[in-house]
Amino acid sequence: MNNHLRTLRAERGWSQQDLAERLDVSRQSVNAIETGRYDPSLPLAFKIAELFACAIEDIFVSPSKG
Amino acid sequence: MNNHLRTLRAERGWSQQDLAERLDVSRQSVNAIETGRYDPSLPLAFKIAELFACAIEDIFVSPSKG
DNA sequence: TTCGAATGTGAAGGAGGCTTTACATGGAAA
DNA sequence: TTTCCATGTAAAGCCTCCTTCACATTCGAA
Repeated sequence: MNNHLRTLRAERGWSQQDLAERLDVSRQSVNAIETGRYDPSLPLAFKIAELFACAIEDIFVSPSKG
Repeated sequence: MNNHLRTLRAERGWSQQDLAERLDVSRQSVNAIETGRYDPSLPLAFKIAELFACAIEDIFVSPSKG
């Protein structure tokens, strides 16, 4: 599933490590999500959306909408 | 994580089996999500939101918002 | 009462999310 | 060049998601 995490993070000038700490996950998890190696769990997706103050749908692109 | 899946399903008069078929998952998965035994994956959450034509946030309640 | 549909749950197994540890690369700065 | 930071990725392990098969309960209809 595609996502705009890297863009949002870069807009704020955060490193993957910075973001990981704000989300309370490992840097590797942030990296894996950004590089599309796997999708976050739903609770983590909520946390990400809340951190960036937007909807989950604004960050993650539904597979059906390519 | 709380959700309104059972309500949405009931509003449409669908059985868990009906919903499972529309989502292409097992009836047990629908039951487990409705009864709160586990949260759906993000892709499945998207599929559910699309089926009910609303946002993920309208169906699933963020842990941080009780 | 008997039947069938709907729901809840358990066990076991496969796939995926997330962790820690660890190593490699690239680029910017000293 | 050397150092340091940011990033990418691999391995092993644990937990969660989702499956199938199976069984129990409840309830309404026949």
